[in-house]
Amino acid sequence: MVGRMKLTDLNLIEIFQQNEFENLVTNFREKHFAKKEILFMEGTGQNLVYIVKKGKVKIYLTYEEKEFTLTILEKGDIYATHTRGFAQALEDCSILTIEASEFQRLLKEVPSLSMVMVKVLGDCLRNSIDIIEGLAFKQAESRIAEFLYKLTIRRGKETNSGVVLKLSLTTEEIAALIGSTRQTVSSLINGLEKEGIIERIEKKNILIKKVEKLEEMAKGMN
Amino acid sequence: MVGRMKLTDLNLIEIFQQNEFENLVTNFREKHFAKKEILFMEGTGQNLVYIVKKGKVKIYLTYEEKEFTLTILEKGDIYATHTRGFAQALEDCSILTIEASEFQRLLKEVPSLSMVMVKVLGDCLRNSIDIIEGLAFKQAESRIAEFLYKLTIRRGKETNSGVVLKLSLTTEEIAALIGSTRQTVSSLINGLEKEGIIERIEKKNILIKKVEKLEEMAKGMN
DNA sequence: AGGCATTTGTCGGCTGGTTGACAGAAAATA
DNA sequence: TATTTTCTGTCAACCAGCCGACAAATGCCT
Repeated sequence: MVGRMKLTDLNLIEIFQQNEFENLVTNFREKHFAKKEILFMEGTGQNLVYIVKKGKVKIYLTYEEKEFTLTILEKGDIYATHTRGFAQALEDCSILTIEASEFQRLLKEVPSLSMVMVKVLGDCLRNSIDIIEGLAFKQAESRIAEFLYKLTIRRGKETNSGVVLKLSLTTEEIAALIGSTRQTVSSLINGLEKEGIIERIEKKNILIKKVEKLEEMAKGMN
Repeated sequence: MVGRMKLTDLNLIEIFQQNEFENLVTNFREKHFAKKEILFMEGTGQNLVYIVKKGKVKIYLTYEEKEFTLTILEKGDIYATHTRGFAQALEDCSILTIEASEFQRLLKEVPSLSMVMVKVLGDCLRNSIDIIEGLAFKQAESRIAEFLYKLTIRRGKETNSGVVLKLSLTTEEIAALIGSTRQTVSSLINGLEKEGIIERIEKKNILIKKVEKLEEMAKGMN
């Protein structure tokens, strides 16, 4: 889902509805998780593959009360417990699961499925390298700008007053996504508002007033 | 090759020598690159897949004279130009290349090959998440400790005076691998020596005196 | 409406790490 | 061997961003 942190842009659910994959879904088991529930934790032996059917799931790393959000999965996204990270439901959700070993069997039986997987993993890899780039080279301000910019491109709604972005994340959640702290994000975002680049409007919505400016900042040339 | 930054631990060269892949190699073209030569740059349209047959290749990101090394490929490692990053030969090397489109054709024809690719990409992904974890949570000192620790485990040679590590990297190259600067790495490593954890012996070789201590520091609990 | 919990803004103080600069050591080259 | 290049160590100055703390604002529940 969320801007630069998106792990893949293939929608597995849609793919599975295609001709050749038609009865593939029958191999999966549907599970439901309530908001805030943990879907899986890193390092617990069980190897499962998850496909999000409904809802949002946060994939994150933790370390001594700190948290870094790798991505937020949405409908059609896939993740496997043996990759790395923890998963938590951000809202009530339905998940299709399958044993990793079983999934591997499917991979063997349906060659084109593993081509899909190659694509999925390639996307994941490219995106995680984007994250590395941000952390290694860019300042918090650029990372926020990049985060907002990508979200704007993907989700921004054109209105008569400008591009509006519905941002259903707390300051702290944004901090976890860009690898910073609540306080820093707070003042940086306020800074953007003072510069007239964005403007908060009612209820977690922000109006992006200067998209180009955001884009430029995202590149990190300060 | 290099500790934590290793992208994959499958040796493609060996795999290709197996029965079922026997004549796969014939699809590749062998190229040679001299030390310091650039194999490919990010964003140049051409899509190639590279397999290292001989030598070492640095995969890195750059940004305004800065550099971050994602990994150093060795014999049997694979990389694709469309993933991300630049590639430079660290020593003279032989590379097997193939057009990405051609490679995709092979993937279709040889299903078990794409299973190998799923494994390779999975490894890459897991490793890049390790890098993210280091950058997001750990201090430079822990990252160096981790770097040395992993290298010790993989490459350290037991001798009568302790575990010896041949480190053919400059301070600056280490800095690029852990995401820091020459100066910081220099003083941190000297610190490790003063604490009696490591000891430089002749010619880029270091003696690891307290492996457990390194391991502990690598976890980042300061 | 009232009360509790979560979220946000904003301070200073502190610090890890970068930057630049320079000298000495080591290695490569002639 | 001499000379140039690369590499290493070590300073002091500076700063982005973290941390803790507190107050205000907002949202949520009964």
